[in-house]
Amino acid sequence: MNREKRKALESAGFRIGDAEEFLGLDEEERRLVELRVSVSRCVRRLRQRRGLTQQQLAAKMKSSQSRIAKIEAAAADVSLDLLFRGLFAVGGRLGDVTDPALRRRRGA
Amino acid sequence: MNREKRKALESAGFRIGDAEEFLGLDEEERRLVELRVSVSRCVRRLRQRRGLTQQQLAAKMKSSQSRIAKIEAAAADVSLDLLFRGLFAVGGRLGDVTDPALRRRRGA
DNA sequence: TGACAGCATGTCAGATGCGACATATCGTGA
DNA sequence: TCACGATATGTCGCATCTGACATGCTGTCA
Repeated sequence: MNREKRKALESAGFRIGDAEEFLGLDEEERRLVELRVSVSRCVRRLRQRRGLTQQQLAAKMKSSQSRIAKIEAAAADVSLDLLFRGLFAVGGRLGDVTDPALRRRRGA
Repeated sequence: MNREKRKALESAGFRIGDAEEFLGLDEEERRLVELRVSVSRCVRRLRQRRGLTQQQLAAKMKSSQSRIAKIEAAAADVSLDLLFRGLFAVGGRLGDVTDPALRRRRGA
């Protein structure tokens, strides 16, 4: 209801308390999206590096090829849970996910 | 269906292909749980550091106090999405989550 | 002792995510 | 051109997650 509520309020041009609350929410949302994209890229990168097809990775995760495609597209109907599941399934670690906020060093 | 299917198979003492597939799954599951716990701890730590109550954090996230309690308990019915939402809401970053696999440096 | 603030636990109906499947698109070798 | 393997997209019914709310537990201040 989070997203919906906010969208409803925003589209109505609503003002609650201070505007910073809204900005804060957008910021959090942005970071979440960044994280999703980072993880999804990481999954694709590692999967390809290992020479696995989406089908094979799907089997490994006991999921389906279409889900993998959606993971790698960071599709809206894919949760962070599934994204990280994918990451771990291709042998990735948390450290393999480049923190967009901290972007230092780390080739690729 | 993932968890359920596997549990069903395991409790039946089923053997499919090679056992490593099962071990692999357990390993992934373990990492996922570790991640959940790491993030949840991080949320509590940062929330307290900022002197926020669960109630206040809940308001910030447009969620409820009970959800925050569950986040910080890494309860089973809380998703990684919500955990990270909480992390970002308390101003945390991905780098604030100590990677259990990489545990280096980092005081606290 | 009571009152109160903060955190934990349980339940619900509705929203969201899931695997599965069908099907479409793309790339590439014959 | 066709065939085919890989990836993408859309939909479905069912499972899980969500916010909200009620309620319980614990500490603390008077």
